[in-house]
Amino acid sequence: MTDMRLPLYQRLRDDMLARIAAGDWAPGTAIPTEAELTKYYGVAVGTLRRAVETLVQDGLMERSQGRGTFIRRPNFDGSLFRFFRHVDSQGERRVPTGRVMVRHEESAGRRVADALGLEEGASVVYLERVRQIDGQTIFHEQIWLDTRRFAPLLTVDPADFGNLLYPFYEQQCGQLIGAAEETLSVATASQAMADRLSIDPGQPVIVIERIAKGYDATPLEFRRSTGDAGPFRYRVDIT
Amino acid sequence: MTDMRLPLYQRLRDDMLARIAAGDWAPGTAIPTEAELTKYYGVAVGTLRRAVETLVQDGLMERSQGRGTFIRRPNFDGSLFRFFRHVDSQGERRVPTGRVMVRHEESAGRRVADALGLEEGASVVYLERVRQIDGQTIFHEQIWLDTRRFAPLLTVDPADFGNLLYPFYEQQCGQLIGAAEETLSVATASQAMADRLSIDPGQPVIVIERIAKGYDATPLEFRRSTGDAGPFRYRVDIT
DNA sequence: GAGTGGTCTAGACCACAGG
DNA sequence: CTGTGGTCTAGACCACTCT
Repeated sequence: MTDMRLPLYQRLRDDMLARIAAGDWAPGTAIPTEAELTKYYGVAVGTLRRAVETLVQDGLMERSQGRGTFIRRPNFDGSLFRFFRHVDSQGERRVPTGRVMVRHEESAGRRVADALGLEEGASVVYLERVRQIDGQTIFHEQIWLDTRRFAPLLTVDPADFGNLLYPFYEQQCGQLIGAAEETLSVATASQAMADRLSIDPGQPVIVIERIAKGYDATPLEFRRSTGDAGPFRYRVDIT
Repeated sequence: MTDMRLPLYQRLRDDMLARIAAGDWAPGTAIPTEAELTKYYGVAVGTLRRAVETLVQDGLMERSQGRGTFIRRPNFDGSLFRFFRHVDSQGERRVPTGRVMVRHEESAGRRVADALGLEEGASVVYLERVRQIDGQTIFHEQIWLDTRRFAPLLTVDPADFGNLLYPFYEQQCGQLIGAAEETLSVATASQAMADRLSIDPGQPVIVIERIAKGYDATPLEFRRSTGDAGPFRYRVDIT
């Protein structure tokens, strides 16, 4: 354990974080019990507890009384849902389908290279994807990935990409997405984008740029999603 | 103390919350020390601590080692700043000036009545306000307030409203704002709005609807702010 | 019933702010 | 120096889950 003069619970936290990043503790599985961990680390329960609490706070773990503490998988559908409220007649969430339309290799421009932490001109995998509900396109997505990590995607038939990409990355490329940061902005629809989204050119669209990262915070995917701004709604609490 | 079968630390939390709402503990001042509070409540420090932690978490208190624990004032400029990055050449935040242009009494429509928890047609104070940086209008604001609580505002010369409204509410009407919820959406500028914001009609605008509440969660103010969507940017972290 | 996390206590020692 | 919150411990008892 890195013995800086940090509080013990923070050093515990860092160590547990490293275990997740290293894959020792896999998403969806339970971590060892409090008794085991306190014994292993040689600390009191309260201290361990505090470390775990910060990880729960950050959304990396989930505790469940009587069952255990689990590594959480980030919920990206929830993200979409924070901004666009697509519900069916029963008020249940509707997750749009995803279909890859374009897939090729290209060289990274400035923006993409910056986002992925690569040199400009580095080889990247490019995907274009539409996300639909009831056959209607809700989002148009452009996706860039480092070819060195995601080369397997170049040999797969675009039609064979699953509905969800992140489990696919995990299976095909062994790349785990642990977190992401998204930046929203507003633009107006070009003719091409308007056609795709069935809106009028010049109408406002929401552009969501996402940098998805591994559990060790390495940027793995850069994604730009564009959708009609009409159904966009976002709620914030201020204190 | 309400002796439900809630955990002790939650009951402590509720009691402290009530003290803030009642004005026993004023924003900006320190609450009693841990020693006093544990004695008063008859609980262990750890338990009191946990209660305070949840309040810190919710942004209602701030702890400072060696100094004490303080009731926090909500920072609404920070809110604006989360969405629009107005900085000067040194990279410092620029808070727009505020000027009340219109002030009268009217009867609440559906939307306003709902937001403020009033009956439709109830009397409300209506304000129209522009917020500017370097003489340029950044936001146009419409504000509605329950006349029963904010009647003093009707007798003030609109020019005498201060740059900031919440301290003014506090001084003139004894109404303390403790929190708020904001909902963002996108619209297109009408001719009138475009003129006010110096943009072209039909260009996208961000509409921020805010319901500001007292420390006891009573809705006190309903505000609709409209600004150019061009400089809008919002960042979210997903886990 | 056995095992898990959830609540609560009592007290020690440390680090920082301010007179 | 005194008083504040920050860290850490050790252990008791409760509530829940699963078999």
